[in-house]
Amino acid sequence: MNDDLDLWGDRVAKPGKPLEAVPSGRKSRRSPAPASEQVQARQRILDAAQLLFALQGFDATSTKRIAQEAGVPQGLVFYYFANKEKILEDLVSERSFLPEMERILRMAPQVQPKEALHELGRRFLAVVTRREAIARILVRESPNHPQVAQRWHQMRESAIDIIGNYLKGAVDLGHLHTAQPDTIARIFLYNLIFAALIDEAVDAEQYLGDVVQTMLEGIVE
Amino acid sequence: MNDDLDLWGDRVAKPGKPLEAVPSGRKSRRSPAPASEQVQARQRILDAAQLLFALQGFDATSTKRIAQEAGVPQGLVFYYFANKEKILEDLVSERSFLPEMERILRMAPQVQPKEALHELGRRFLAVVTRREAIARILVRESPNHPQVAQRWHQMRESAIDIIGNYLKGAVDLGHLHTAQPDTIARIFLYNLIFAALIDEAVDAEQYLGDVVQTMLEGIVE
Amino acid sequence: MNDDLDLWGDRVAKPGKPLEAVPSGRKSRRSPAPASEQVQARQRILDAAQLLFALQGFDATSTKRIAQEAGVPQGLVFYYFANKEKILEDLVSERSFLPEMERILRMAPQVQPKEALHELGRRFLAVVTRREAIARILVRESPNHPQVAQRWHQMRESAIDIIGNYLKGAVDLGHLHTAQPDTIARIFLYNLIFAALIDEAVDAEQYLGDVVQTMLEGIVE
Amino acid sequence: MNDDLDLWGDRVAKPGKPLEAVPSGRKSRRSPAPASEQVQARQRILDAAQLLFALQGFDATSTKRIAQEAGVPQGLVFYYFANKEKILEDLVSERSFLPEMERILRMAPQVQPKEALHELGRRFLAVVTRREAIARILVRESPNHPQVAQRWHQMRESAIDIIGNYLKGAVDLGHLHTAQPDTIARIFLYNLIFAALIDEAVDAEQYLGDVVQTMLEGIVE
DNA sequence: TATGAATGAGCTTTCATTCAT
DNA sequence: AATGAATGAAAGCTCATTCAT
Repeated sequence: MNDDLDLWGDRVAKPGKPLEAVPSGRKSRRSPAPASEQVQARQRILDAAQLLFALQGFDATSTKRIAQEAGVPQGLVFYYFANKEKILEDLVSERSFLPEMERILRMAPQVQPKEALHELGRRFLAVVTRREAIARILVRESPNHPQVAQRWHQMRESAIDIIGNYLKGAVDLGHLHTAQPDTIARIFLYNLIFAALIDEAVDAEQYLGDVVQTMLEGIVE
Repeated sequence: MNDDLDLWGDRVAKPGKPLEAVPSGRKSRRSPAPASEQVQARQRILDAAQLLFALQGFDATSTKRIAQEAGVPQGLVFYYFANKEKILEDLVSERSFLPEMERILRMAPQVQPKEALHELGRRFLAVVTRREAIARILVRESPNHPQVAQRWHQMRESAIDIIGNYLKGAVDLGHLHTAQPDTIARIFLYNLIFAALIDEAVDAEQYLGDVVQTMLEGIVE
Repeated sequence: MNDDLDLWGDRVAKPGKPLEAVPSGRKSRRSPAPASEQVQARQRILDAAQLLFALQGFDATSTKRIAQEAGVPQGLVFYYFANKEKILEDLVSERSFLPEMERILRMAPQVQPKEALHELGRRFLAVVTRREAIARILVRESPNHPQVAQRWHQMRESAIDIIGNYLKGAVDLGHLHTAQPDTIARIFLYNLIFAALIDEAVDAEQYLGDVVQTMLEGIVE
Repeated sequence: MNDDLDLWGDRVAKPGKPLEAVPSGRKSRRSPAPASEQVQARQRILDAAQLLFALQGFDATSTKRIAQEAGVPQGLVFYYFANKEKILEDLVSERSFLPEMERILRMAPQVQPKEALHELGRRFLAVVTRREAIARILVRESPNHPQVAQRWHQMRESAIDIIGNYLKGAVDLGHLHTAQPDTIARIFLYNLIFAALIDEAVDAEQYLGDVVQTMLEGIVE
């Protein structure tokens, strides 16, 4: 619905692929019934907000602009959302990729530790890439919006938990030796987030390889 | 590092440790004063902007509020700065802690590798803590302000460079074995930044210890 | 034509003959009213702008003052017009008296040349008088606003063209002898404009008579 | 002093020659005494104001801009002039070209009527061209500034008087026949002003020729 | 006499939000 | 349920003018 927006034109340099809209298949309208229309309007507003918040930030995005981008009348925005803040909150709650992330990280990698870490990292990057707009919004708006910060925190801790658990399993199996699997997991995740969402100059995919190798080798004193 | 940040939200008198102004004692006075005090209106504006940008973000801080906080008339803000954006730019350029950071990181640690990494980390955290407001502004405003992003990028790369060089030296001396000292440095720095400025729930000082230990030990396959 | 112009300087209720609004009875009401009245907020803003631009000039008229005069909230001005300049542009384009002027000048005078010129002059003055505010705005704002200048230029040239064509017709019929009917037309028009809109000290109606007589007689060497 | 301003660059299209500064020879500083310096500063301010008022209009020119253009500190503007309005008033009074115009028009043309009118017209255009900036300011600012309007009115009436007197003389000598020499003079002058200062699309020099010829020939019924 | 910092009113414009229909 | 006009507070910024030195 939003794939062909000429939005990229005059704004921030576009990083390759477009920031995603909601990834759940927006089904082609089978019944043009008014009910489904309604839902679509609300989703279109969320789509537009997601795109604009990710690109320009919450403060720099007006509700008028959201309505334009969504192709709905101005008033409709406040019909569906009590206020602007609520758009953001609904966005990060309804379109959280926490479940998707947990699911994909939990699929235990059937490989040797090095390849396994690589695999977990790739999966995390894949999710973040697929849901880049939401991920960027979480990063950008956390300092200003406690609700967003909390959700973002929860996602990080969940990922660290899952990866840490994998590491503990590997230690138990004797594949790895490490005293602090949770710290390893945290270091690992922070680096992926930094490379994928904060430091534009880093190629996350390549950096992942370096990180895995380095962490496994360690620094021998 | 700044757990009570949200608490200060709205007032002038600051409880607890203030987000630093430029590190030189300059008492803020509200009534126009002669000579030596006079000259500092511009600095007071920068002080106020630094505080408010760090606490609330650039977009959420009005120039009027800055003037109030600085104790100067509204118009004076635009006498010293062409526009609001210029306040931010001058702030991060005139108060960059790049020189301080480079100086302090370059003081070679005369100790064994483990203690040395710990020491470098502590120094970095010390600088960031001393210049917390500027550091937070760099982090927060980078997505919206290319000039800020570039400066922040430069600081990170400089730190990575210095730490990486130290590691190379240690490798040459046979104190360490690592194939990718620059990656080690990057991992190290990203983690410190994340812990100090992004993830409010982490105690950076303590995390530093965990990171150093973990990285040295590595994960033995 | 407008000797008491300076007198109105500053208030709302207008003494004597008002500078015209668009020529269709539209009573100005201040309290929001239903349906038919509602639609006219935009017109009321144009009415107010027309009056104030004519009296005080574009630069000296604030949009706030326009809103007051129109009896609408400040914000509504920018709901209907993208910016202040656009008010002026829409004003001169939507309320141009070019069509009216062309129509009235084209009604061929069925009289002898002298009376005919007099008649054409009177018609022109009548239009300018009826649309005095717009005419004054065209004169005043042309130096600053190319769009206005171009429109005003077009109106002059059109009038010169029509009058010139009449003169050519009269020459063909043998009623007049003149080598340069277009120059005659231009001289004629410039004088009417000057007398009606520029030189406040001249009585345009009376001056018209003098001009016609003088031009017909010529200056015999 | 102002000849090499790069002022024309981004503003109104420059009409060939630059808008003049005051034409009285600014003598090369023989004595660098402070007294003459003072006078120069005031004149530089008037030079700058003259240039900017002519180009952009009074309202659109800030006193700060005038000071910049004059190369003097902001405060000095209000040291020499009580307020902004006073700059304009002093400008048109101290740099009026009324005397110059009267002098040059009074030099009786020693030629036949046709050539004489041409000559008078040329002289008037020459003065207006030499003092174009002041002339444009008189035209532009008259609607807003009664003092300017009055001075401009006086100049027109004086020119009409002189030309009218010449015509009366020519009639007395039997060189011309006309019932209303003053109307002739007024028509003549209005046209020159319109062509020189109002209608940018007209070539005043050439139009002068057409006007002279046409007026002498008249329109024979 | 000269200056540049200071002042605050006022400007154009934006905006989230409301509301009658 | 949906809409677009309405609202007014507040934003960034400009400006003529003042004033201490």
